[in-house]
Amino acid sequence: MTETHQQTTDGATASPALALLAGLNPAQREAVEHLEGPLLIVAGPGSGKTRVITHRIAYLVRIVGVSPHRVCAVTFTNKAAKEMRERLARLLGPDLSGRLTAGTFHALCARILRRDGAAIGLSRDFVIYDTDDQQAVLKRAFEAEDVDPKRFAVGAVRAAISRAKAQLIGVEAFGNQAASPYDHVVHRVYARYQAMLVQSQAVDFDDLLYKTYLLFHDHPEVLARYQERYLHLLVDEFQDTNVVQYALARQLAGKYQNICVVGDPDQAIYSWRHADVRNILNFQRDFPAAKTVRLETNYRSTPYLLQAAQGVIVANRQRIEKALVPAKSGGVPVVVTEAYNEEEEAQWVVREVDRLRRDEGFRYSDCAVLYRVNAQSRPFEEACLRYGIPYKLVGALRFYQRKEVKDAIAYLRLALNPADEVSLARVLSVPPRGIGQKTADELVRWARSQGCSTAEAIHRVAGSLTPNAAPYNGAAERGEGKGERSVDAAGEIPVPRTARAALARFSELLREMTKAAIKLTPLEVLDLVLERVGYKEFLLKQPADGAQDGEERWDNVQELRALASESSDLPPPEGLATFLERVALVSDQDNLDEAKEGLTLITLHQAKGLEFRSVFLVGMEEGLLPHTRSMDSPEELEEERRLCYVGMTRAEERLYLVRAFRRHMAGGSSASLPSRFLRDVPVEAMTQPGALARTTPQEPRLTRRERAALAGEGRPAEPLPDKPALRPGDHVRHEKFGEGVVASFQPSGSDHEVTVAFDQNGVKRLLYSVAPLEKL
DNA sequence: CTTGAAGCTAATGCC
DNA sequence: TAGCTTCAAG
Repeated sequence: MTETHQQTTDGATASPALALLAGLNPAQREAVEHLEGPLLIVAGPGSGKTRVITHRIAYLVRIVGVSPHRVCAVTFTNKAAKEMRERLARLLGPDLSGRLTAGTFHALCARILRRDGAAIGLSRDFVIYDTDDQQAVLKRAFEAEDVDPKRFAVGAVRAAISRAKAQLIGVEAFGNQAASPYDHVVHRVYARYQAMLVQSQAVDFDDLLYKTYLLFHDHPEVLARYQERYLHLLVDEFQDTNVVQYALARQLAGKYQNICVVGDPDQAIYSWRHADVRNILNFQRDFPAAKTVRLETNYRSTPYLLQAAQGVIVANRQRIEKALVPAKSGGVPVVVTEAYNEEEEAQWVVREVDRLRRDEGFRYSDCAVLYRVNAQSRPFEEACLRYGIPYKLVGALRFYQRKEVKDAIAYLRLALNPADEVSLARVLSVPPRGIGQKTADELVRWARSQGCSTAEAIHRVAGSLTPNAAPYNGAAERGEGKGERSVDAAGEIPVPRTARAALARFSELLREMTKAAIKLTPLEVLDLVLERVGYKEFLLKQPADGAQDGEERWDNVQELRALASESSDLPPPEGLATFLERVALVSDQDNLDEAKEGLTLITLHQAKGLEFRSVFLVGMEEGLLPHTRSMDSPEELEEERRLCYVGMTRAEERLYLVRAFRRHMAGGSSASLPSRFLRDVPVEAMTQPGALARTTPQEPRLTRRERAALAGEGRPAEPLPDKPALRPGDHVRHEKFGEGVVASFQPSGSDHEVTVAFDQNGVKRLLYSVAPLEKL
């Protein structure tokens, strides 16, 4: 099959091949046509990378005649994969493209482990633990190893373990090379942590990759099957792969060497996820036959924008020189401007977006606001609501991170895999059912001593109670006054009397769920659980803290139900497993709805790979970009610079670099300095400083009521007056009543009712928003 | 012993 | 701002 493509110059096959290559520049053409052996594509931003990859795949399938089944394209996000599939569907038709493998390393590995993980002792129903779950397991591991979480930060240890796995360092190897006392502690925790994962039949994100690597390493026959299956391997965003991902790619391509990697060292922004740019250098070492193609023409951005971006990136020392040759001409310079604070910044941007739409033929969806941290999105949301501009917020409060969503998912996981300790611990007391921390601790301890799961321990406790207890309605609880601990064959069960009935009920719930998991659809299981535990009632009586009230939380659960129903067409056990896997591997940016009309609000990291006619890069301040936490290491600073470069190069026609003079940090607001990256934008590439620098006067802040009204939800506005909240005891002055002392300050509808004892005029109740009160 | 509320502290990025 | 720990009440 590898030779057929040589015939494309023949008359019969030439025309489709030529049609496929038409419109590509020589470098792109070469990247598409060079099908034999390893290929490294070093590509700048906007160089038509995705086009090259999709055309290459189309070439393989249509011209060479490779079965799409045998092509595996690994991209960085599910979204990129989806985009690739859509492009391929257009090039190849849905039938052929539907059979291609295109996804993230994580998704690919999950599938492989689901299928062949048994070879390394993995249960088919393994759960995937996310970062929060890892943290929960680690806390327990700390406890079991008697490590003080105050002396050793759980997060830091998690990062160390994660890094180890990303670099193919297993527990044993870690122990062997542990140098410091700290390393030895981490080693102990690492070992315990892995044991706990095994117990829970769980793998974390890093394990997905690492265990697949081990599977291939220890079972050449399994690897051989996948080598035959994936004859052609493509890796996009190669600069962001880590050691284990690259190792996997090498394993898969080990036999046929048909590997094509595409990357841009200047866009490496994931070193904190252990990405290693050196993979690009190692590639040439590991595949000496590799051909290198450079794509340096930029089709995306106008010369002004490229000049500006280039000015920023060339200041990096650790860098492979690469040109950016603009294909476009004309355009307008970069606009650099300053606002007073983050609200004005948002307001200025949103007005400018509106102006672009009215005067210059842009649509809202042509524009994007890019920022360093998610917390920056809020003022922009508010400004959009105020000006009635539709917006698309990409993953600020990630849907799957919401408490209520995680709770519901934990129940589902537990239904499929009762050994899942993290999920069990999560739902044991949600909603509260009379089982508290003490009982939970005792159960876990006892389960460990018995060598069984906590769920099993609960069943045993419940079982030891049921003989003298009728179906859990009172009789049992009253009858067991004398002994304070129940006893079974294995010895003492240390369960406080108060929790026994609750445990029996919970045991019964677990059994029902397990039964449901094997014969019902994900949606049915979910509904059963929600109904059974009274989850809706639980949410609705939750206090509306901060921005979320019970209704909204329940809405989120409804959204999860909708997602569950999408996985409900598969036969029962697989349906639930598939759903849970999707939930674990999907990220919020994957459902960025391109069809929807609206301004995009997105982090710089998430913006990678996207493009917009107009980009507003906001928060161009020291401490944000570059971020404070990156400022003490030169390497991390260079990464911040690349991040800035990535942001700037998302723009096709307009680029705005915006900063706020003051910004709220921790409670208070403080002055900020302009980002050092601004200094590196060549003056010729920007509008004259000062021309647009003065911002519009600020309008009054939106009250909650206005916000709610603008959001069109009609839900009661939450109490957050623009004046500072009052507390009992505060001294105030009223225009008419004079001075007095605040007696109480309470929410009342959308407002606050404040009761004041005036020195001269007695006690008055006032509506806070309209009362001419001044705090003294 | 469990629960709910109040107070405190620390704050990127994401599969 | 939220997540956590501490504290007081049932």
